[in-house]
Amino acid sequence: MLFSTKAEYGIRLMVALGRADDGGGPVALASLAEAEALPLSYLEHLVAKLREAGLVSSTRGAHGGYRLGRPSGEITMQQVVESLEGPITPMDCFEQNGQGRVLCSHEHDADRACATKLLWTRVQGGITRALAGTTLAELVEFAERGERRPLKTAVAR
Amino acid sequence: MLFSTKAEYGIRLMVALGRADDGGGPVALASLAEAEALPLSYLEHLVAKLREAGLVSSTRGAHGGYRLGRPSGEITMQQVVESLEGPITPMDCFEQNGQGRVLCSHEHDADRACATKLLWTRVQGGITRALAGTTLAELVEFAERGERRPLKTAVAR
DNA sequence: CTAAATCCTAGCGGCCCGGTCGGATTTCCC
DNA sequence: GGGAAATCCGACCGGGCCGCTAGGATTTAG
Repeated sequence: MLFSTKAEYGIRLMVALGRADDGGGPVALASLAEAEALPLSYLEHLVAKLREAGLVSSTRGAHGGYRLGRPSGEITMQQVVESLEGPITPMDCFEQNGQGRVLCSHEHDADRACATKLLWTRVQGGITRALAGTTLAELVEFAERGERRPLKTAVAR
Repeated sequence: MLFSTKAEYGIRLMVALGRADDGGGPVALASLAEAEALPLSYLEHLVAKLREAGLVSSTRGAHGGYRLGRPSGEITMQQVVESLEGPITPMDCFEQNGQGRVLCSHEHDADRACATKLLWTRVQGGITRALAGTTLAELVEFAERGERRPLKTAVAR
């Protein structure tokens, strides 16, 4: 209920891109869509936002495709999720304008702080800490490790 | 974008109830609605869920109203939010069945872990840690500090 | 020139959210 | 007993976002 599939699909897309990032040519979106079993025409919209955020770069035309915009170790999940879903806030009325100021919609009467602000601040801290502290490189490595499991299961348990 | 106003309104309702919990009579929902400037008929639906969860108790009839179901120090925000919004998951495909097992919808091919699972686990940890670590008593105190305007109970007139 | 790919815009059904409404029921007070 | 005050209950409803599709325009390698 927190994030939509935009974040899910986008992250899986980025992980797949990171795994294919062997310095070779760009990867066509169609092959990623097939590998992840996701609708191609929907991914097009998502990858557009990732490109606007500079997280991926594209080359058009035949034999074109996408690459990572920068090394996977310099891409945080906060950047990925925010580029797809917009700013991460626990509540609609909870926005940061400029420097960390937070305000609720019903705070129209000046500086009377509503009690929920304390809670939302903590929740947002927990979320952003998890998102900013996880890099794409980490997830790529995690996926690489998991991909070898078919061999393990073949050996039986 | 994380929680809806159900959580927001519900928490403010609980805080208002906690502030009025001076051992006197129950508090009518109408007075809470007016104090918080929230629609009464909408709060009725929310307080119903809080009652089912045992977080508030009600007395019907004239001069009736609501009280806290137990001391504010024993009510965590996780309980409040979950009773209103359902189980807290960062992603729809992310559910805990029974003992901490998590699974994604696209994990149909056995135990191949998807890369996002690592991230969602961290995010959920951050959220639940913030929610479970914040008690109603804490928010009530926070509210009292900001503004000490007592709320009348039914019997007090 | 053609095929392959990215890019762009529009649309659409379904679900939940926020809120309203009307009433049924319970209980206190006179 | 008869209001009046309050909780309860279920149905409804407009709007917005989500997930996805469709159709084309544009760019580029071979």
